[in-house]
Amino acid sequence: MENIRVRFAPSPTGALHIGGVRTALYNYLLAKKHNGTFILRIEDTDQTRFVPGAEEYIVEALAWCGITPDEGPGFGGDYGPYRQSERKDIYKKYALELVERGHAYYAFDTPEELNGRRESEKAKGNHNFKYDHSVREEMNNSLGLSATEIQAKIESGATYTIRLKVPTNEEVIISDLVRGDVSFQTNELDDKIILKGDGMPTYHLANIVDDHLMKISHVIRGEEWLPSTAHHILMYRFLDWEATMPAFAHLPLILKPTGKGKLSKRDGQKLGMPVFPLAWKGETPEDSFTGFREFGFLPDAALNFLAFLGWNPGTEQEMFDLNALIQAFSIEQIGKSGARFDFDKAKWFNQQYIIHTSDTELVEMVRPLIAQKGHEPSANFLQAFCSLMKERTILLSDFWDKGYYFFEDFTSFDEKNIRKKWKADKRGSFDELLAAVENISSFTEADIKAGIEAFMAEKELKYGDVLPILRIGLTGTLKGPSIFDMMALFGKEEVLRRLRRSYGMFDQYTAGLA
RNA sequence: GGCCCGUUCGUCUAGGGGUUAGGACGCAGGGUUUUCAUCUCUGAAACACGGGUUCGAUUCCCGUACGGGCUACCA
Repeated sequence: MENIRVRFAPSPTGALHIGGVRTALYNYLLAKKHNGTFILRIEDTDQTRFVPGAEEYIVEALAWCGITPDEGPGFGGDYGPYRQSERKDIYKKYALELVERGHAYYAFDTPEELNGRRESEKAKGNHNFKYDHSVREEMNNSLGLSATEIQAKIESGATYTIRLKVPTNEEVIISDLVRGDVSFQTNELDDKIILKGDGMPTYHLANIVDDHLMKISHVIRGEEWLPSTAHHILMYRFLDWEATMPAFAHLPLILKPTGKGKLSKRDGQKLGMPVFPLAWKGETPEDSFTGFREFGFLPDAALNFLAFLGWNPGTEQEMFDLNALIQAFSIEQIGKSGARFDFDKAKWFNQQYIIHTSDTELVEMVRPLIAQKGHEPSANFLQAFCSLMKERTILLSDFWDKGYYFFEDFTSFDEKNIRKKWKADKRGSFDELLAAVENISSFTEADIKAGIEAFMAEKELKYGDVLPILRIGLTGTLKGPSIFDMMALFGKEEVLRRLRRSYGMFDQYTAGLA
């Protein structure tokens, strides 16, 4: 393939949800795979839905993913501006050209009139009133008017839209790269508004004009656009652009984890998981959402997971970082059916990525989380901590949640096991254990292990008699990394301090039980 | 309702006229480990249904069911 130019064209109406990220990713992968160009275009033609900060959010989300647009607002490029609101005049010119060519017309029907018509049709039992070839002659538009009449009407200040005049009795075939040929009968198609009353284009017009002008080679977008693609093809044809029309690939949707329908904003809050790349702070708590980043995901893990929702490499390999995805990607391998969002799988990917991230890289990701809790350990300590904990974490946040005791004294401990093991008849041996630890001169992992084992041999004790007490005494929990590694990391003084403190807690706790 | 798209284990999927229908997540059990986790082994688990076409259909065709999308002066 040559001269691949693709675009990701989100509307800045709020946080970019995860389905949008996947669309951006597929576009990006195709571009990079073929040395092409990835363009970011902001589709802000609906002034009523514009949300401040949304464009910045989109850019930041892409950046977090490691996706950098080659062209776009703030990224340069020869085909700008890349915000549709800044291209208003361009669209109007082509809308008028379509009118001149007889493929579009002025429509003066007000929204109120249209709604009224819909209502009255509904009353008659017709639930799908369409502004199409069957009714356009009777509507309030320029079709029966002479040029001077139209001119007069417009000059008198009547607001108008421009509608596409869809031809009758034709078949439009879309050659979709994912779905094959899909055909539509033009008689089923409505006369879509292409230029709104405020002079702004609708998606349909803006989209094809920009894709043409920006020399887009492939349109990769969500399945929800498939039905209107017939209108798009008609417009390419009417403008004589059909020869250079982009190829289409309509992506299957991402579905709810359970139940019906496509994944929505609400699903995240409902199921306690992110459905956005980054957190979004809206006007209200209901409009505020957490993100994959804030949840403790690594970008590559989130991307790997996302890429596999509707695409697969055709091999049994599953781990693909962004570069590997670029190498492996092809449109042919995109699936046709909707994919459910499986958060367990997402977490598994993250765990794998954490395990395979080097300790030094992990240190930089974990340090802010620990700092947030008020601790600033040395780089060496942090690195050892990451090394010991990374096989036990799923999310980045687990480093703290499951390993906080590396940095501060535990306040609650495994009471069940203390009740079971902190027995009066054994109490003496626990003090002997403490003494034995104190007597270990070289506090390395190997020497600690040797020292403890010598103690056990002398007292005829087993691991099970000694280690659980040591572990809970040190960390409060029975879960965690190698106890000897942790002791070596903490150092002798700290180990003794912790044990003495814990012994006191355990004595007090068991005394309280009696 | 109309138009369009889809349907392989619970989930993500591979495969494709003749296969023990493969992998991954999750789940269950075993091994390794002082614990947890990692790792590893094993197991349960799927071609929506009905008709064709064919020597043979999970695979091709047609229906049905189910799911999804669209049906705005939103994208």
